[in-house]
Amino acid sequence: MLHDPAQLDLMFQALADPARRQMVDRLSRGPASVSQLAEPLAMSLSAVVQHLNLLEASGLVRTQKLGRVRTCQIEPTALRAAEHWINERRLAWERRLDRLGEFLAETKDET
Amino acid sequence: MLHDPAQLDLMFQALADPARRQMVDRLSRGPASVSQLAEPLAMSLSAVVQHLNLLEASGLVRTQKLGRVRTCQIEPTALRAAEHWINERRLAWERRLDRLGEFLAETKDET
DNA sequence: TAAACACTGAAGCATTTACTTAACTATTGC
DNA sequence: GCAATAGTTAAGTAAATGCTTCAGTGTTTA
Repeated sequence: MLHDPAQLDLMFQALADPARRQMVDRLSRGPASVSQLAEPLAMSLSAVVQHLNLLEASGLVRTQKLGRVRTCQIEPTALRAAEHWINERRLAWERRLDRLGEFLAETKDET
Repeated sequence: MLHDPAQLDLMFQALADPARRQMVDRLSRGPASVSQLAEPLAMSLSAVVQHLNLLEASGLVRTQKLGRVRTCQIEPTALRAAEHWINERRLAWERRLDRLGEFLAETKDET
């Protein structure tokens, strides 16, 4: 579920926008309401709600409404999935470099 | 340079597209030419070049041309930067949860 | 030297994105 | 109950994205 390409699309796409990254950054310091998320952003509340809906659809943020205020939280599982995708590719590359280095060292010995 | 928001925009945006992620995935297994990158993708070579240019602009991929073939490689530093941004936010959130847990445990003791 | 190869670049086009404004629906406080 | 608060929804728009095709440019190879 977390490794399905469509979900990764949504997550990376969500993170590609500076306003949405700013929202995630704010949420990493604790839960916040929609208005609190909107406060530092130079755009209408409506625009913020649209960004928030994207973040929620991507799984990066979870929200719940109590009375008239919607409280938003980070969903660390989704962050971990994005992190993991990048990490696997980077490690694959680095392991390859290591093997290449060993191979070169060995063939040097053999001359 | 690696933490500048514009660069992060480019990196996450680059990773948001499934074709580009597939290209990164391919490159994580070793260098490839443009045609080799294009081969599994259901689109014109020209489209692949456009994706590749984005990947290069984002810093995720480095390329060099020898004769008529452009060889592409992963740039692990950039991958690490994206990874790092996510990781910091996730850890901030998880540390916050830990502190909250400790606080709750302590106040329970005190009753 | 001619043909095949490996790209490259520009133009065009349909779709998606990131907003805006305006009208609306619930809650909450007085 | 009435006003203020907190958020939602719809419609519209300008710009960006992800392609396409077509017409190139160098570089090998026969």
